[in-house]
Amino acid sequence: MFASSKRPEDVPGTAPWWRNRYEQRLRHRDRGLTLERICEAALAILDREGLRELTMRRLADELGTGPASLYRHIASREELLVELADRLIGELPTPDDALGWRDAVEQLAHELRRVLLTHGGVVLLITNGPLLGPNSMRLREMFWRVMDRDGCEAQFAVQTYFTVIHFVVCSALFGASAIRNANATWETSREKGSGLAELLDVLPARLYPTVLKFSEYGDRPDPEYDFNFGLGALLDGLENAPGAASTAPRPSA
Amino acid sequence: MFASSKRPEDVPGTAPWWRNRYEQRLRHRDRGLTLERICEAALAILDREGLRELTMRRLADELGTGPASLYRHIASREELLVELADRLIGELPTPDDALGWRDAVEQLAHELRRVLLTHGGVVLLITNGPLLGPNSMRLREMFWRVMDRDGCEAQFAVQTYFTVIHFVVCSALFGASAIRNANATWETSREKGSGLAELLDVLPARLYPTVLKFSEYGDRPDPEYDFNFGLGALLDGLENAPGAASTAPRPSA
DNA sequence: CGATGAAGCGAACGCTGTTCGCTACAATAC
DNA sequence: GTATTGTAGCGAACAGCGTTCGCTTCATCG
Repeated sequence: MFASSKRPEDVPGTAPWWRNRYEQRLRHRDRGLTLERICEAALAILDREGLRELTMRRLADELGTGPASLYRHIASREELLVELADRLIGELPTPDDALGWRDAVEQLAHELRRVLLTHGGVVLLITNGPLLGPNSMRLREMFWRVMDRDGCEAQFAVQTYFTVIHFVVCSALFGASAIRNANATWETSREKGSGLAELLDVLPARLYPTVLKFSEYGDRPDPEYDFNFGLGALLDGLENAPGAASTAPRPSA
Repeated sequence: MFASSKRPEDVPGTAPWWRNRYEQRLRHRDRGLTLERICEAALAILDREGLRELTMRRLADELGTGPASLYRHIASREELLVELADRLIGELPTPDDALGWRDAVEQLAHELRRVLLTHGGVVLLITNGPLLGPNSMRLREMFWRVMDRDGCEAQFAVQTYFTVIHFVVCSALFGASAIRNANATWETSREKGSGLAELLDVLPARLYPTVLKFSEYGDRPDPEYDFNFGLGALLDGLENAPGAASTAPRPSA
């Protein structure tokens, strides 16, 4: 980050006391502030420190400028977040063309989950809007194209899209919050054990007998397995719904 | 230090497993400010004006006091939100005892969805924590009790719980944001049409042929139907997963 | 060479959640 | 009865937030 600025005194961060006003004025024109650079820096902060730390001032600091400068490129913080969400969706690869619709959908679901969990802080952004950006549209297109190709009915494909996307996003949402809580940056000593295990020790057995009975499975040690379980069940159900094309025979092989 | 006449659960410092919320008593100077009243006022604001408007000052105003006074009863805004989320879950009725596990689960899912959509602003709160409050535990208990009664395996019941809850919450999440956007308080004239219909008019047909082809189903006119569709498919899949008890014969009839 | 217009940005505005430390008073102790 | 103590209520302030106003600077163009 300190690497290749255009001038040696062009060090971002705290302004050195020796830099006089004239030099400052010279500098301000060749900043090269672009939407691209802003989004990159924002994503970096988001991944490193989470959504709460992504403030306009912090972002401006990262770019070596003031908060007001950002507003020449973005309308508001909210709009920036929408832009970031769509950019992340753009990271999704197109599904393998040799796959039937069920496997392709499964692959898309896994990829979406991976992206959302990689950039944990971003999951909440996804839920803000109805996912209408260009990359979100590309996801729809990929999703529906493979279903259309394999003969699924339009309405079925549309509903499958929303059902699966909802499932994946929410799974990632809870997964991300679980990770966040596990890291316990959030007031480390708040209750010492925010996990279920500590809670079970003091749970009134008279009120919650079944919770206690099932407690050995209750702390969800393997979210990956649980995700596969839920997604599998969901796709099993969808596969047999009216409007679905058969998945057993490959359409072009 | 603490007189023996006090009730045993009255001991501060060592919080019971959830929190010191059984204080119905009017001990010291009773200016009328209680956790109960604070939560009521907060929920009123939340339902009327949304999460963003639920600020400590606004809440204090509603109660005819200053913001600092609230902190005698709650530790922070975040903790208040967790409390509110749990209270809403407490509104869920116990499922009809005559129902088999699948129907009971379906009923719970519908009730949860109803509560979440009724208090639209609260959905985001649900995703903050792992749902460990007393009422959330009660939901778990209700959920698992009926599945245990009907012979489902423990691990299956646990995974079914998380899968269904995730599905419902996320569905409500998108539903609530859709409602919020439809109300369009959010900068009414921002893009004139935030809906999909207006977007389709300008969508490049070369890039998104299938989206356009499916567009007549793409604007989701009936979220209720879509919810039923997704939930039905999910439960169909779960019903046939290993560990599930049969739902065809009623266990006690 | 003067005009134009946009990028950069210092300074400020009106918010926010939260804390400090005081006042007033109920409950207890003597 | 009086003194002590603990605490609910709260005025005032703090640090930080997103955002806006209006200025400076300078590449571009005629």
